[in-house]
Amino acid sequence: MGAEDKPVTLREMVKRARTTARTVRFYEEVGLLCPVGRSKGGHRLYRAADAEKLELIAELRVAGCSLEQIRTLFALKHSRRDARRASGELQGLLAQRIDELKHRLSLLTRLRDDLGASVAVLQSACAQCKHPPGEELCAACTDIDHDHLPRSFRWIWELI
Amino acid sequence: MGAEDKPVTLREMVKRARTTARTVRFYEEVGLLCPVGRSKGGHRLYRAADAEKLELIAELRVAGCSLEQIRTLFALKHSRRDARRASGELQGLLAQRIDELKHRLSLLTRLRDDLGASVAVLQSACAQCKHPPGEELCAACTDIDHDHLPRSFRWIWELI
DNA sequence: TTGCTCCTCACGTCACGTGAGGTGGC
DNA sequence: TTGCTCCTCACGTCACGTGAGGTGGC
Repeated sequence: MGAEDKPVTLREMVKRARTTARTVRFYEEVGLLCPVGRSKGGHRLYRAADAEKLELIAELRVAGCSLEQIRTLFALKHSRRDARRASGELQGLLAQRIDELKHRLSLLTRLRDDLGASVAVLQSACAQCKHPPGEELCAACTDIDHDHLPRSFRWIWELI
Repeated sequence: MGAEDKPVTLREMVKRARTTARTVRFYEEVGLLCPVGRSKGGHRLYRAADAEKLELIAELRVAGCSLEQIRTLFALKHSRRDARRASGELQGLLAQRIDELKHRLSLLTRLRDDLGASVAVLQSACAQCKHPPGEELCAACTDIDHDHLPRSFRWIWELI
């Protein structure tokens, strides 16, 4: 199962999960991820599989989960007497997280498209502009279609 | 243009952008979003269009941008002498943000699928389980396909 | 008039970042 | 041996949250 694999150093953990050493130590402080032991020199050693757990935690964080929410997820099974009830509650929790993920995904998708549309306007109109960047000049510019500008462009290019 | 629309209260700003009053005041502290004035009682008043700017800021934050990055975006046009150069630099900045957004989108998509697969396992196998939630019992469970479990399930259900 | 919201400090919190001074490991 | 990384405090930082005590506005 990987439990007997040879232990892995903090450095390798950090590399695989794309976090920092401080973050891993902090997760240990709050009880999320503990090393299996230490080297003779006092360096932390982890199970090889723990890199995957760290990665999961890091991804849940990027997804907007708090450490408290993550701890709740990991603690749920252990905190219930029977598997049926634990399973039901966990399904509920996961459904909430998934719902938030879906909302976040649609928001990020819209934002990506909006920023992309701004780049397109900059490339097609502003890249050849010979004028200094002034509010009145840009507001009167005939190279851009003022009625169909992406939201991000309007605010960043000060057209509002 | 919306600049002459009747001013809008903090309450309406917060509602439209789904943030908090504290957050709006904080953005004012750091110079990101200033009211056009105050009511006779001292309450903040904003241009109607500013709700959209607040929404953009809030979305950029959800997307992982720091306030410093957001400030840089909004300040770029004003900080360059000619529009061509400002346009070029802004294209670069936006391209970076878009790239990060794409990475984040793929991460969140994978995570959503992983969590969804965990819910599916819980529904198909654990929901009918009569046993207490123990590590040995679950590790020996014949209702789940141990070779194809989603990563999140393995860690949350303590199968590693 | 009653409530709910807004106002301004100001301290608290979450999730780490960042030196300071010392040791480990290839 | 030289560097780079790790170790443990411990204080700093970012982006707000949360009362405390007082006023505004429908």
